[in-house]
Formats: sequence, structure tokens, C-alpha cells
Amino acid sequence: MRADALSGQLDPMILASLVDDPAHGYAILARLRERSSGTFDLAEGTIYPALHRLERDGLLSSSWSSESGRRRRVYELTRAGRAALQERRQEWRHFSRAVEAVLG
Amino acid sequence: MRADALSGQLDPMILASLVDDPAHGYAILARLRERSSGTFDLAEGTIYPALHRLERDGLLSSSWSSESGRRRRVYELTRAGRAALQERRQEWRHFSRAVEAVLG
DNA sequence: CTTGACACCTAGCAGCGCTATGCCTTACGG
DNA sequence: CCGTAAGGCATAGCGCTGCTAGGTGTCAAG
Repeated sequence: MRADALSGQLDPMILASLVDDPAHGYAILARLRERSSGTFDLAEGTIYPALHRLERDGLLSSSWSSESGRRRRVYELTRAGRAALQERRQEWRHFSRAVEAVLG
Repeated sequence: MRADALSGQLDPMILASLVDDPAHGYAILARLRERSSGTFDLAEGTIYPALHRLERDGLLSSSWSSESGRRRRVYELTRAGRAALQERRQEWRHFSRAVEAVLG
């Protein structure tokens, strides 16, 4: 499939990958790759702007961590982020059922 | 859900809505609305450019019909369009399984 | 004769995600 | 000890998609 077929589902997937425990950008990339069995093997240029957007919108908050001399920006869900995740999941189910119905 | 969440699935859905019998733009709009139980209630400005694009790409062919004094541009799948539909359906299944896996 | 459904079209815009690139650190192999 | 890979963040620029908002015209019903 085309790699750029994320089709607006990137945001909910990022939120979902952070729901259990916080992580930094590079690790989120790895989680998405693993959980999707390799389907979502995203470039870094995809994830960082998305994280900034989500933070700007108040769904994530971040803090720098520099353990082992490596600077990492660790993201976690805000309260609003958790609420948004629930909502986006619902929207996804609704959307995917509708697509399914049309594709037959 | 946001109306603009078509998320790249418009093309396969248009192809799917034409697989059994040809139709014109306005009628395709109605089919998508019906088959999706109202979820996809698209503006005309969405469908016409998409149809032109699909025709340009050789997946659809069109011809004017003016029965009952009304000019309609009727679209049907080309051979390539049928092949593309199969492919896009596969991609959709793959994509939606992967999203499902990430969203949990 | 006006309203609403039918039917087509386009310009312009905004968002999303990709490519390409740059910068920096740590670990490892030769 | 030096090169390279992996880890890590970031941005500019671009292309595609789909939406908004407008325009044109026909036909049927009240």
C-alpha cells in the first residue's frame, strides 16, 4: 500500500500509542511500526510535526529528558488528549464501517 | 465525524459505486449517501474534481447523455478501473486492520 | 413566477503527510 | 581512532486531497 495512506488516522494512532505510558518521538515511531506489523513505517518528518500539532492543540504535553546524555522530548496524553482519543476511536469505527458498507 | 474525513478513500468508494452500473456525478453522490447510511453526504465540489481525476488517470470513462433535456455526464469503470478497485479494496483492508491493531 | 431539486463546473484554500536536509550524540566494528 | 550506523530532534518545501464558495442552467410543483 502507499506509505502516505495514513489518511488522517495518524493523530488517533499517536494518542493510542501513548495511552499506557509516555514516550519520545523516535520510540513512538517504533511502537507504530511494531503494533501495525510493519505497515506504518513512518519517516521522522511525519511524526515530529504531528507531535507539535497535537501539543499545540492541547492533546499532548511534553518535557525534555536527558538521561544517558541523550536529549529526548517525552510526550504524554493530557486529560483532553484522553478524551480526544475516545472520540477519535469512535469516529474511526464509524468511518470504517461506512467505508466497508460502500466497498461492499 | 468531520465531513472531511474521507481520508483518501473517496476514489475506491467512487469506483465501488460504479462497479455494477454506470452513473452520473449527482447520482454517485446519492449512492454514497445511501450506502453509507448518511455518513458520506458529500458536497458537489468534492465529487466532480475527483471524477475528472479518475478519468484523467484512465480508471473511468465518461459520455454525455441528454435524455429528458438534462445533460448528464455518465461515468463507467474502465478495465483499468476494475483492476484498480480490486487493488484499492485490498489496500483498504490492510490499512484498516493495521489501524485497528494500533488503536487496540 | 418563485422555489427547490437536479446537474455540472471551477478557483481558491487549508490540512496532512512525505521528501530532503541539517544538526547532534552514542555505540560499535575494523 | 575513525567511520558508520543507530538514536534523536527539527524544519522547509511540496503535492495531493477534499472542502468552501461561488457560478451556470434545466425542470417540476405550488
